[in-house]
Formats: sequence, C-alpha cells, structure tokens
Amino acid sequence: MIDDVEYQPEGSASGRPVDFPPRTTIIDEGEPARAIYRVVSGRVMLSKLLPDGRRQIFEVLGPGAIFGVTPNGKHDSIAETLTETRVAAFERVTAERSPAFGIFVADHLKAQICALHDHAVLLGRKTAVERVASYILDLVEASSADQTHNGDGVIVRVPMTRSEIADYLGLTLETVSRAFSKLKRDGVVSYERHDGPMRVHFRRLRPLTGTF
Amino acid sequence: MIDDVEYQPEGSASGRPVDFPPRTTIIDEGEPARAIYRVVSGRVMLSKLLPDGRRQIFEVLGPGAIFGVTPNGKHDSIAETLTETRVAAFERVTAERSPAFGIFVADHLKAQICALHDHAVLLGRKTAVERVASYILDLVEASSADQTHNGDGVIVRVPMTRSEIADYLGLTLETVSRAFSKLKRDGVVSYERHDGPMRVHFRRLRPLTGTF
DNA sequence: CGAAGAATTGAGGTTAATCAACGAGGGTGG
DNA sequence: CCACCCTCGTTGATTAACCTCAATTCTTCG
Repeated sequence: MIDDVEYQPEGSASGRPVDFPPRTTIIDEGEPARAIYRVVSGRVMLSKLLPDGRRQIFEVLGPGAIFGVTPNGKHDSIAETLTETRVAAFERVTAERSPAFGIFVADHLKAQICALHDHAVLLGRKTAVERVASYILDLVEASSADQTHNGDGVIVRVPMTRSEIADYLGLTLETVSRAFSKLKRDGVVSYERHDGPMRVHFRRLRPLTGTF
Repeated sequence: MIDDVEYQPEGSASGRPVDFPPRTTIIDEGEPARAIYRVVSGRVMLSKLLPDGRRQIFEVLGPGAIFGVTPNGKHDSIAETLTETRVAAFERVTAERSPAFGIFVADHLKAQICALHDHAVLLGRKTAVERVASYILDLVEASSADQTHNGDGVIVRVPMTRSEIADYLGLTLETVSRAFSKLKRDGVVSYERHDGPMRVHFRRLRPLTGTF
C-alpha cells in the first residue's frame, strides 16, 4: 500500500521502523513534533489527560493509520500502544517536502475527522449501553477482514481493559462492566472469559447503538 | 479561477461567494460533496443527528475556517449557519487539482482535529459547569481581537441559544441554563439580558474549566 | 501459595435529565 | 396601540442514569 520510496525520492531517511511493547508511550502531549508515524501493525491509542488525572481516549488506530501530525509543531495528545506495535517513523521536515506524502496524510486526516465526529456524537448524546454497543460494533467492523462468521454471530476479541474502554467511551469502568453484563444477559453477546473470544449477534446489537 | 495566493489565510477569499441568512442549512448529511467552503464572515455550526432526533454539534467555525471536506465524496455532517454568513465556495474537482489549495486545506484539517480532541475531552470527562465554563472561555478567546477589557473583565456576546449550546456541550438546555445561572450567582459572569453583552471575569472562570 | 491486577456486582449518593410551570421579549394582526 | 402568540430562558420538583465506594471473585505470575 505505502511505498516509502514514493515519498522519499532521494532515498535518504525513509520510514524508519520502530517497535514498541504493549502500553508504551510513543508521544507525550506537548512534545515537539519531530516525526510523523504510520501504524504498521498493532494498535495505538490517542488520548489527553486533564490536570486532575481524568483521561479521554479519542481514537484507537490500527494498521495504515497516521498519527503525530500537528498544526503547530507540538503534539497535542498522547499516543501510546495498546498492543505490541510496529510503526514507521517519517522525519517531519522530510515528509513535509513531499507532495505525495502530504496528499496521503491529508486523506488520513479527513477520515480521522469523520471518526472524531462520530465519537463526539457518542460522547455527547449516547447512553452507556449505546456507547458500549457502538464500541463492540466498531470492533466487529475493524475485524471484518479476519472475522469468523457463525450465522448471525461474529467472533471478536476485546483488546482493551474495562478501564481503557471507559476512558474511550467517557464512562467509568464499572458502568462499562455493567453494560457488558447486560448485553450478555440479553443475549446480544456471549463469552466465557472477558479476555477470551466474544461472540456478537450483530443483528441484535445494531439497534442498540443508537445510530440505526 | 484558482490563484494560489488566494488560498493563504491572510488572503481575501477567492471562490464563489455565497450568502446565507442565520440558521440556514448549507450542507446536509449524506449529500454528495461537490464543493469545499471557506467561511468569509459569520459563523457556521457542524453537527450530526441521530435517527431519534438527538443532535450533537461538534464545532462552531468562524472566518477563515474550511468545511465540506470529506474522505469519500459524501458529506458526513450537517453544516448550518449560526449568524448571517458569507462563504466562499470552491468546486471540489478544481480544488483537488491545486497543490497549494491542498496544503491550505490540510493545515486547517490539522487545527480542526486538535479542536475535536479538546471537545472530546469536554464531552467525555467534564462536568456541566466545566463544559459551560470552557464554552465561555472559548468565546472569550474567539473574540480576543475585538474584546473589551475592563480590568479582569472581558465583554463577550453569546451567539447561540441555550438549546444550541446544549447540543454543542452534550447537555440539556435546562442544565446549560442552570450552569449560566450558577456562574452568574458566583460572580464569574454578569449580564442583564441573556442576549445582551456578558462580562466575564476570566481569572475566576479559568479554574472552573477543568483544563487548568 | 500469596500477591497483584482485572472484572464483576451491590449499595448508596450525586449529577444531570425529565417533566412542568412561569416569565420576558418580539412579532403579528386586529 | 394592544392583545395574542410564539420562542426563548429560567426555575422548581422529581426521576433516572451514572458515579463512587466497597466487597468479592477470577486469573496470572512470582
């Protein structure tokens, strides 16, 4: 999909691969923006902290996504890995000189804005169960490539802790846990272990997301 | 036609000028994206509706801002005027051919993403009073060019109804009204009429935003 | 085996939503 | 000009949703 050479005709300083363990900070808020990153494999969370420790995660990025782009030379948010992750790092000054890279980045920014719009609706207007249902639906869609179909059921894995999901959905971890329990009780999802595979009945799930 | 100089933020707007009265729809969700717009004067709100009527406004744009950019040829959100507004419309196909325009748009997208990040924190993690305080602080900052200083006090005008503010902040109009009343009672803001000038004591306001 | 981390569940409290009444302009038509 | 209506805002009473605090279980890991 992406060919480094395309963006670095000179051949010097192409996308440098970097690996990070799970739950590792790649970028801290306020840092000078020296590089732009592309997720090669794994998942990266973007978040912000309020001074008193409240956290809001606003996006979870998968392979192909771009992060570290900023309008003013300083990162405005925290980027940390969720899973074992490989990123490709592009030096900012080099990247900015390449029109092809600029277009590529711009396309990703547009998609990111749409995702942020949807997330704003979720945070501002959806109930706890609707938020968790929307989250699960996103999981299903994100894993649609390698999903396992069983009639109406789809098997997904939940890669985040309840606490992380809570910070993503603007809830507390207890409320997230209760919402999962309710969905399980109502036969919308089923699972043995919280960190094991979860079977999703998406025909029952979709009406609960508030979006449809 | 397209003149690179015209796309710089300082430059006067090129593109086709179009005027809209207050509270007029410029773009509806789902419309094919034929043009990109730049606000010349006035204010434009971006929002989405859930099927049951719940609305979330995620951004209020002032002069210089860009909207109508989309990754997939369909508008993902509603754009409507808040006040009497003039926009400059650029045909999409034409705009996409101009590298200078592309860079200009990309810069705005980056700024927009930062604003959406802050708004996600507000929606997900702030209390009602913190949200309203943050909103007022934004008003102060947006009007900093022509603000009237009186010692600690700054005079601003609130251009949105309580209902619009509620849809922007993820609250109900009653909660917004109560938050304004509380800030007034506590001497953080003062005003005679809700649609008249409001004096803001920003030294008292800032600690209430949750951000500092 | 014990400790630590994560999830679940319950009880109770708090915040914001809901339901409802009322009041202050602004516009319109008689 | 005034009566009426309509929109908008404010405020009160009540309800519901979510948060907080706390106890317990489960799993993993040393």
